[in-house]
Amino acid sequence: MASEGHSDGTVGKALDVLEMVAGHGKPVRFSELLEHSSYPKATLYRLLQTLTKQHMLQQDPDTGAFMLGVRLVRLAHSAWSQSSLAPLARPYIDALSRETGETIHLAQLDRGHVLYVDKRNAVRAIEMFAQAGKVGPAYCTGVGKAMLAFLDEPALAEALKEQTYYQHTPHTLKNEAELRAELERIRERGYAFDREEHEPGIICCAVPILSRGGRPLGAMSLTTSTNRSTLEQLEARAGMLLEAAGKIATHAESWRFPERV
Amino acid sequence: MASEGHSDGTVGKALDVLEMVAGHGKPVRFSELLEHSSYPKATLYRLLQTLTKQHMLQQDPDTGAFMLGVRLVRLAHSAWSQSSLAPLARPYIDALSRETGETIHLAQLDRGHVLYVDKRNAVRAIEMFAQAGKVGPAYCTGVGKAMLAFLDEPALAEALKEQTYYQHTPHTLKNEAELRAELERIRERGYAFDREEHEPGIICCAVPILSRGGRPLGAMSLTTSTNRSTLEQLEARAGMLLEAAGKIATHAESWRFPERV
DNA sequence: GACGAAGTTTCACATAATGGAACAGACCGG
DNA sequence: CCGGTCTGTTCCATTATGTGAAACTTCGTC
Repeated sequence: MASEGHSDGTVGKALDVLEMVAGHGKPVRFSELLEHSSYPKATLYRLLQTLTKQHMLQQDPDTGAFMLGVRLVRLAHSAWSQSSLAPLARPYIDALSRETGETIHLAQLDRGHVLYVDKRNAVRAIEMFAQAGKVGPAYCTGVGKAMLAFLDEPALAEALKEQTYYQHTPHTLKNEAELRAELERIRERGYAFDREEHEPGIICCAVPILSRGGRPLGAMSLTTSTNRSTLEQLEARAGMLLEAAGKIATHAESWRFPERV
Repeated sequence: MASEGHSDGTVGKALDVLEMVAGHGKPVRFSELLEHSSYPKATLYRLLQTLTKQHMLQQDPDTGAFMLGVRLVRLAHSAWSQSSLAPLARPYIDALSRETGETIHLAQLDRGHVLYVDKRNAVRAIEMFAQAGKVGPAYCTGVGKAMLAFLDEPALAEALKEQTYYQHTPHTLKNEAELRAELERIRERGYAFDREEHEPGIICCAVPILSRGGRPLGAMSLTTSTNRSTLEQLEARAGMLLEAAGKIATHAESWRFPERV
């Protein structure tokens, strides 16, 4: 829970503070933040002031407690629609969800962790922030492994440093060696499985979304439970997933380079 | 489109740059940003570097163009779930949407503008511009006016400064005087209407969500079109909306002050 | 291989952040 | 009514940080 110390410059510290407030999950008072932070009183105070004036934080007018500001939601809307695969991938994900009747996840990699940018379950429709924006581990999820498998060595090394191998279930991979072996198999096969590695009874098949250069832009998974389906049945649908992933990748590329200027 | 100049301190400038990238809507190159900004080359460069290192921006590895980073999406998820009414209001909004079969919007006020934090579509999808995270004008929308009406004078004055009275339709209010008169009526009545003031053919009935102290926490609207319903029919449902708003407010209060520590 | 455009680095300088310490309220209980 | 303490706010000399004109390095183009 201790604050990160590797901040460079003033904006680093400011973001540190933002993250601290975000981590708390509830409106939090100055004194409470002060305890958990390593910054001196006056410094923390000024940072909070600045962030509040900038509407990145807002202060409860009654208690003076700090919480994340609405400006973030606005910025994130831009972020989501401009730098995530979600808007592009939406039609394909909708189609997959319809055809299979199962849950589809769309994720991207964020500093070694899985960030879900969209989700379609059998019933619910557009619920962007409720589902999207959540983070999860990479080493024990289908989408995570699918992306890790296609990173180049420097990027992979950096991502692996961020993993902590908590044993969620008996099937969870235990260390970097096991994970690297698994990634090798995924690379050969072209897609990944989650064999109840994160939650008991939950399995999935995940495919990477690769740029022309082979870099993973994201990943997509079809998730189900052991009492509804088997790995073999999931694997039968891998082709469909790979096909959709290819189309999304093509779209993404052509959107990013509209014309070579 | 010129950049804001009223930045205080370094983090102000950094956020300015963030906003600039967000406003562009597409991956944008350094030189292009340089043109549109008032910062000197080296300064802009360093700011971009810092933001990128902090994952608030990301750089397309192929073109070097900047786009908003995924960290924002993560932060916004926290913001949405901790400082917006949306998660609390969800069950009520779901219920209203089900019972009425019409579109329900949930919005909050952000610097004089309406920020939509949730939306529930009608069964029959009327295509409309609002979606969670989007912003809209306050002076010509139901939710906007419902919130403005219950601000105290200092806050209202500040919010009104942010309005620019663009004549969207023949029914749009034309200036602050007209708006203030309308707000007076809304205050007496307890809820607001949008009589095709923003989009032709679109009408709504909106209620404020008020804290115990009478401060508007947000607003909620039931939206429909003139060829499906009339203002009178909408008004008949105002009671239902007010009731839901009251429940949401109560929940919000009790969540914010779990116990007085 | 010379030219211009896009991006990166340098460095003397000044602004802007720092943080210890003093200050102001609010809220007790005595 | 007065000390005590717990919270939040302000001061100000010191110094770290950010500044930006200009020089430099790629890289693609003619």
